Amino acid sequence: MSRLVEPEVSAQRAADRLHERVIRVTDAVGEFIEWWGFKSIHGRIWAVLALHKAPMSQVEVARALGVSRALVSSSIRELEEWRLVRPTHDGRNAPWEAVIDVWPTISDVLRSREWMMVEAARLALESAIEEAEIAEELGADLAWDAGRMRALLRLTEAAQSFLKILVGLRAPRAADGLAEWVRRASHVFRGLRRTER
Amino acid sequence: MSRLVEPEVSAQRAADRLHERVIRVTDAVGEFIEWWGFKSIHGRIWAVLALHKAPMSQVEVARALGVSRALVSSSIRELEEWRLVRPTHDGRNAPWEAVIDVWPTISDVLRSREWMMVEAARLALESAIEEAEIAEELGADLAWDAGRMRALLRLTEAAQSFLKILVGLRAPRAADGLAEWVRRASHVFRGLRRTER
DNA sequence: GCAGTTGTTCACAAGTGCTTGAACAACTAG
DNA sequence: CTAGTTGTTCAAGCACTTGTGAACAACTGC
Repeated sequence: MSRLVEPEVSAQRAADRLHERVIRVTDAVGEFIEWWGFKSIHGRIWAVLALHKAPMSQVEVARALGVSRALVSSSIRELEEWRLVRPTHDGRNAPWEAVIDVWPTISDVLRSREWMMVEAARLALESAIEEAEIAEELGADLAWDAGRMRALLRLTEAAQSFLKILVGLRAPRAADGLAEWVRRASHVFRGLRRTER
Repeated sequence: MSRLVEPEVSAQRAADRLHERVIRVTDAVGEFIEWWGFKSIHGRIWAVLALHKAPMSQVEVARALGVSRALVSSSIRELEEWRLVRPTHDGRNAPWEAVIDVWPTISDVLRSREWMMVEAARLALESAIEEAEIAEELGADLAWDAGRMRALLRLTEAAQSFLKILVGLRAPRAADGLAEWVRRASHVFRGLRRTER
């Protein structure tokens, strides 16, 4: 009973415990990513690939996360479209690895998703303001506040300027590039605050 | 047939068209807000209150948006908890108005929601790193990359510094306050870039 | 060629979240 | 007091999302 545990056994136990804690990390990444409008599974797969020393096959990913191969297959294809994972070489059964530099993807999302959202609001506001001015000329007493619409319009324009700057912020490593970014960003920030009452 | 349309009739038509375009604005705000993890209905209600000249009762809001009173009731209570709408005075049937300055709410969301997400990931990473070091000492050959874990840990720490700065950015109206924010933000940005490979 | 493995596709089960209608409570005007 | 209006609550319906199992296709090593 007092005999020491064999080394390889305790090493195996430690590896098991580590695996369990890695899965907790992937869950945390999944929850975080879910809040940002993506699916939890995308964050979990990216994280497990990012933390694994060697590239992994889809079967290995499915086993590590405890999900079906079907889910891994479709999720990896979406991650590949966003350039967040990539096969290590050409061919059908190439193992996958995570792309660690996620900034290009964030930048793309801001460019497409956020820009379209703000642009839709901006166009709707422009259209409503135009109609409000026509109605006012016709002497209708309006329930809607054209001044507030114009304030929100300015807000969308300021948000678009801000997005443009963020998206252009590809690699502000150099101090002068950062200073230029900061100069323009502060200008936009002042514009944003002005639109509040 | 050549008689002119009566003025009050065309004015009424213009008011109807305006109402329709206002609803398009509220839909755009709803979609935007939905991408940020909130419900579309919250954005629509806030927008309709923000664009209406006078405060509105729940029934008016429900009619304007074409949804049930039940939905307006529960949604307005949640918006009130987040301080995005408020009753114009005390009492049960006080009409509601939108709070236009949304920055305090954004700040709160960053403080609670985002902070907790990053903190959960940070703790999971710390725990995994600890276990990886134990396992390495026991001579296990690990599939997981402790160096990558440490890089992600630094990323979470940098993200928390950045969040702290954003949350502290209450009202950077004064030029010197903004300069200080910019100084610290640029420092954090450099830290963020360093953690990438 | 053949057995075994890996990746893909799709119909469907399980779960979740949004919205409604109906019943009820609180208030207001006559 | 009564009738009508407004806000609240909740069970239920509905749509949507996530994840699975099974069948199939593509490839590998023998």
